[in-house]
Amino acid sequence: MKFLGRSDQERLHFIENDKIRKLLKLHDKKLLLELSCRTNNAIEIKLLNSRIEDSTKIFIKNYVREWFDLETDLALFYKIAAKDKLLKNLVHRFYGLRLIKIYDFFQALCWAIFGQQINLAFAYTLYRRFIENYGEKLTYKNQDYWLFPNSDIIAGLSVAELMKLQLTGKKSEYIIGLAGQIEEGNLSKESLLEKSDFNEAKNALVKIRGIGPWTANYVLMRCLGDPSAFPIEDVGLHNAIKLQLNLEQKPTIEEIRNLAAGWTNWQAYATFYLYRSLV
DNA sequence: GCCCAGGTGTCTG
DNA sequence: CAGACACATGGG
Repeated sequence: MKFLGRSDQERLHFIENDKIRKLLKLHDKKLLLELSCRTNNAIEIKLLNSRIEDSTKIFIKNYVREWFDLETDLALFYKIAAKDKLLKNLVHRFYGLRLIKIYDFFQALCWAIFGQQINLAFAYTLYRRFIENYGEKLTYKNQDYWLFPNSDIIAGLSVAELMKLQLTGKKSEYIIGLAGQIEEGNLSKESLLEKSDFNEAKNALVKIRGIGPWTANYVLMRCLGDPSAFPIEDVGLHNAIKLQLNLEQKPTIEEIRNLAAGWTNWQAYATFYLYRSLV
């Protein structure tokens, strides 16, 4: 909840009274979910705007399982973390925290690109403008619920149109180019997941204009579910480490490599716990 | 006014 | 191939 609620510019979910509302779309039908926690710690999911059908139920369950990464066995992470000087305090503080994923692949790519080389607050401003200009919405009981813009709409935009939102020319080109690649069928979450390993997926991603090592790792971590994804160039990660270890200066890449030497296949979780320490 | 932001592409020597 | 630099603007 804390992580999901970290920006008041968030438009893709809405938190109120310890409940999360989120709009999804399945076969042209908008579904407004409300998630809450039962006393037995189970997640309760209600569909607010229509009656639920069995096929829809399966989709929603799978969506939520992936969104909150419910299949991962945290005990294995905590075993490693208990002996790690950077992680041992964090796993205690944030016990039970799971890596919040970005289910939608195009959204994950756009979010990463928005966030390149600018502060998070401004990245959220760009993200909000993008959603409010090009996304669909459902108004329910006087509250707007948004869907992330579909790549088909974005593929048809001009650079000048996106620059009106204050994206740089370069970022506008990247976003439109990616949307086009997705529309042409050259790029998809499914095709990347079908590759023999995540390293191949990373190689494919960094070949695309606008996606460097940081963005590739970020998307592998937040969307594709690569446990070893590690955006080591990430300034947020650097600041979190500096804060945890009470350093005078941000750590170098080499120092981070040493600190992370024992994180094999848990780099993504370690990064997410470090991110969480900054919220 | 200055420096830094959850980087990447391009140019240069 | 490493290193410099532009990008573009918000926020502290």
